[in-house]
Amino acid sequence: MQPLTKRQKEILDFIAIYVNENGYAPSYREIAEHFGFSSLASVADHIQALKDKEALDNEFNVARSIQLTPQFEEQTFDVPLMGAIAAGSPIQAIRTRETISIPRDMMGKNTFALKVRGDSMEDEGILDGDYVVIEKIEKPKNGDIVVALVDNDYVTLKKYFREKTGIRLQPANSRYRPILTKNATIQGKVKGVIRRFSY
Amino acid sequence: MQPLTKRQKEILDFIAIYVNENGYAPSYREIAEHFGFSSLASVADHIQALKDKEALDNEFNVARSIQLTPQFEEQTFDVPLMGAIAAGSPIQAIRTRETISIPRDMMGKNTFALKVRGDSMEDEGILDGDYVVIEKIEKPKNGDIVVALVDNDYVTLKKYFREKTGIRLQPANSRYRPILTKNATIQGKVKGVIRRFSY
DNA sequence: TTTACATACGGTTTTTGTTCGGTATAATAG
DNA sequence: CTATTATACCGAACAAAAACCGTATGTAAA
Repeated sequence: MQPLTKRQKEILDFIAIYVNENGYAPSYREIAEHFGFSSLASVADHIQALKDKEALDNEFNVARSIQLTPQFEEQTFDVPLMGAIAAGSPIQAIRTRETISIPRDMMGKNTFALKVRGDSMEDEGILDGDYVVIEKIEKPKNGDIVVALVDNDYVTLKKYFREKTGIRLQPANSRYRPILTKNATIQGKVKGVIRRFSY
Repeated sequence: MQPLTKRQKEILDFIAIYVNENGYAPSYREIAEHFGFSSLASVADHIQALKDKEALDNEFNVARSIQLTPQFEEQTFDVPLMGAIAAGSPIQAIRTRETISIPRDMMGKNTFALKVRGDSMEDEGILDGDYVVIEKIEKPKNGDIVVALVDNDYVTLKKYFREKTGIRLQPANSRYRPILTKNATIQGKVKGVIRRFSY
């Protein structure tokens, strides 16, 4: 399995995400638009390179016929690990340069991972040391587990409830009290949880 | 499984939803109306294209006879899912044809995934509906979470402890009692947990 | 025999992939 | 050092497939 260049991996990931989200492959023009190419030839070049490296395949002159090869289909994504997130008493998120691989079907636009610190979500089965996969959104639904920036000060992982008086951020642990605030910025919602057992 | 175009996927989705809601397939006219086609030929073209791609099938000259093919009926993920596993009162593991994708670093030789049923491991943050990634091993260490076949009868997910009198399979939920047995075959140990949030 | 349906043929328009002939840059082999 | 190759991009023209149209015909069942 030949290694891909950085750009080729970006193109491949874009295609994979697009297929995942839409159920069909992107057109060359859509790929060009996404990457800011002014020429379709650039897309064609990359597609050809990826075909040479057996990362994908398509049919001649058939619209939206790109398919990932099985070897690459089964691969996971590397998403940025943005830092640790407090699930107990709120602490500042820590930036890191690590990445973590997640299942392809958890991947979408604006997805990243956070490592959980604390035990405030343990009744939802999110434990200290787990990784949560986050999708950046601003408008969560009631009951979503969200990453919230409170008072422009600290970041925390809680269940989200919109109420008359403001926002209630509810821990899933009876030992903690909810946070009631009007000043919370939602940074994303939890799409998945990943736990690793190391022996 | 040939990829569909955008339009073809829209048509297929419409048919699938229609069948789901009504119990029978839409007529060509209903499809045309829904998409604003002025010609039935357009519908016929799409039906033919979808038949060519084996996304659906119908009987010649039979009204509302469109049927989705099994492959498109249920969309699959990346990696095989071997069955469901009881984490509550032990029940037989159920074989399925589903698949699931898992992070690369959880993957190894003899690795598969199981869907968790029951709540006996909830104190370990393994909840009903979660997927556990299992590595086939026969000799676990004390404290490992294992998949065990007990008395050649049922399969269950428990914490493993070797004791003088035999094997203790310990649930992580105070409402359940441990299983004490000499007759347990370990099928593997848990390498990871994956949870999906669907909204 | 009417109604509701599917199918067929010969078109046009829009979307999409393909190709040719380029530029620029960086890494690599001779 | 130079020649070569791989990568990454451009602009424009082109050709095929996909999507759609109107109209006509055929089938099955009430």
